[in-house]
Amino acid sequence: MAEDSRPGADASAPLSRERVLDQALALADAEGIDALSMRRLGRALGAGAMSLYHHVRDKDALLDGMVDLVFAEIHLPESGGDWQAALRARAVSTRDVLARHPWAIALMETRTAPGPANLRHREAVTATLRKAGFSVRMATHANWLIDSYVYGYALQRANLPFADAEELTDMTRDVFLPQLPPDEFPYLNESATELMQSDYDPADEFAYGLDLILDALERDRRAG
Amino acid sequence: MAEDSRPGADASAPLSRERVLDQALALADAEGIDALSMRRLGRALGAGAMSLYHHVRDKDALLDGMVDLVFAEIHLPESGGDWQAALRARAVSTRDVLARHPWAIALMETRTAPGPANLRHREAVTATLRKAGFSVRMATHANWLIDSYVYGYALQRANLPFADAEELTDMTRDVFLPQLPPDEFPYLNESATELMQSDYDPADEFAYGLDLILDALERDRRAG
DNA sequence: TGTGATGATCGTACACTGTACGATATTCGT
DNA sequence: ACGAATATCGTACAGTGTACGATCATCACA
Repeated sequence: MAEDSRPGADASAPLSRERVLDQALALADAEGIDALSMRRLGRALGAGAMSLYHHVRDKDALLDGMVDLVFAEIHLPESGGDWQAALRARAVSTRDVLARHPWAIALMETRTAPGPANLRHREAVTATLRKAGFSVRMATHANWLIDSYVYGYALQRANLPFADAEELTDMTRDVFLPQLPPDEFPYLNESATELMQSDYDPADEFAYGLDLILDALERDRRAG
Repeated sequence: MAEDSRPGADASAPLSRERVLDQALALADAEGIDALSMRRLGRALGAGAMSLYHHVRDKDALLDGMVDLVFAEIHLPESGGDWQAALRARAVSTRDVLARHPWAIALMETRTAPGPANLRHREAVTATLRKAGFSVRMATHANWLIDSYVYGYALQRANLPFADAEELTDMTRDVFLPQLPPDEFPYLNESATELMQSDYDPADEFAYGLDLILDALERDRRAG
């Protein structure tokens, strides 16, 4: 199954930090972060559990490496164009990557040391903002604001029990609404019924908030 | 130590779901979520590990209950005033509560079923927005946007390795800057040095983003 | 007052976890 | 060719969640 789901995986190839991290990522994606144990990871690589410790100091170090691998998947903002377009593209890329690796969101929390891929992104985003005319302080504000929004969106998105607009409609009708007494939750009832009847798609939420934030930042930039 | 740190804790009192959840919260706050095992929690309550299972179905159900307890600590928005003030106060309360229980942020991710306290909040916030004149769709946008920002901010904040502005200055000088080669990270160097010399306090970041978002929402509301 | 039922408590056991330790095997520099 | 470094891995230990069954206290009703 996930034991060698990576294209070009070869259980007999020699172990290496890269192979260990790649396989760990594949395992976490396929079966969830809880399924990632050292024994299981070793088995997936055709090796014993303890062999992994020659390429990774700890399980904690393994998780750090995995998080940085995820960061490396995010597209860096293109330099030299419209700053809003560049940062919008990066935010969308971040959202997509975190949707592919939802376990990484919760994992980011406890690892305090940013990896190299993380640092490269911070540098690139800060460069984009500074070149667009933001002051150092404003660029810091923008960094916090955009990242908070993107991570928070990914976090909320990751624990929704439905995947698309159709599933949302079904679940609203069959699960959510029956659990919401109309006298206790009148507004949630109103929202649920109205959104169910229109063509509401929660996938559109991300763009709304992102554009609102980017526009407001541009206004602040022009105001100095 | 944390075994009976709650005021009024009495290890000989009979077990109850409430006592179990309270003690679990105290343990997670005091020693981190990893220290919360059924055996340890039982010991803290003067009981065996298996006794807990008469008041809680699972460890998962225990975590669900803990998350909802955290939600219950957040102040509901006051009804009947300025919607921006009401939602700002709620956002600040959320940030404070999540700073007190940082383990809850990552925990929210996997639990898909919202607890009663969570639902009460969604209802109250939606009510505030609708009464202020937001359409159902706009209120949904606002809900997603504000929650994303607050959760994302809490997530970022939780894995900062410093607590206040002074510690930030110290760590920037002693740890961050030495790790950032100026030719590879010119903009991060610029930011770090400039912020270190000014009276920058990361605690102010939350207010900046929050007010930006609330103002932009108000603009959209007036535009219809 | 006895008696059966119900619910709470908990000891034991099982399969699993991360990883310290030490024994082996393999590779490399000289 | 030979010592040293590097990689592999078996075993063991303390800890995890929880299934199972035994014990005990409490209470409703005869």
